Amino acid sequence: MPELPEVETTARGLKPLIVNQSVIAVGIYRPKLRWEIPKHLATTLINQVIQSVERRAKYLLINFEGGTLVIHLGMSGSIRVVPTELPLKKHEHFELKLYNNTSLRLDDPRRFGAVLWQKKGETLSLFDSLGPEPLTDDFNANYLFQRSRGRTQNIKTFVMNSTVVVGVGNIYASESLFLAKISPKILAGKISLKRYQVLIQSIKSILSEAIDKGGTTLKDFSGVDDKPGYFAQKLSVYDRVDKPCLQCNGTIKKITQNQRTTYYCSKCQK
DNA sequence: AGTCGCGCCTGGCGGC
DNA sequence: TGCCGCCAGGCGCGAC
Repeated sequence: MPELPEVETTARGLKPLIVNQSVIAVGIYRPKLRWEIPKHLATTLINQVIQSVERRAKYLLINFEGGTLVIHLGMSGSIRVVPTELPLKKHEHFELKLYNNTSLRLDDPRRFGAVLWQKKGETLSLFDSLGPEPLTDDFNANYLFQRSRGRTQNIKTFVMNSTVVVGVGNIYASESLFLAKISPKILAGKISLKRYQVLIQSIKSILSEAIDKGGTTLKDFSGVDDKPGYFAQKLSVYDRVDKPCLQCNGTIKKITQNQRTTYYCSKCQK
């Protein structure tokens, strides 16, 4: 489900609720997510204080003195902070019980998410080949242009490649290409530096606005306070097949690329 | 190295 | 009402 704006929304929502709290118990109710949740967390985290909350790519990082709890929301994950006595929901697989009688709970029906532990001074291999954060200056037109030379992938698949840039998933890839007026079918290696300048600005502005709106809620996603994100109302093409284009008199089309659905306007995007 | 297709899961929806 | 096939916001892996 969640792309960068939804994970960022989760991280920002968590911060005031959990930083400086200590963990009094850990619940691992369904250990088999994408990978097995490390059993030792149930003892490792006891009495440890949460020092800070960050996001890298689509990973949520909860920092402790001895290391970092790394959480990925997969396709259907969401996190809430609730009173500890509240009954568990069907797909709440993991829980940090905090000193103030609240609990951080990971809800993930499809179980594509992950909860991992990264010891202080070590780096999990899943961070090894990640590209730059899209909202930093490292992500710029020259970089994308260089990285794309010789590539035969279509541009939509290319911007969703996390070794190229992190955080751009299926919704925001379609939306960014629409804003940039670039056809999702164009090969990444054939796009000019000038068009990459437009694309860079489009990705940055779409992601920034989505963060401002608290992310996109299609169905499951909600913030830590259980409130949905409001960017869904701003979507121009995603999930709008056969509906009128908001910029021209055409209609939105839907195609499959790399086993994912792409939405676009064939008149606006060339 | 780059690209492609598969598989991991559950739930909701449309069609019959 | 029920059953069935399809679809879904991600991503690592193996094969070429």
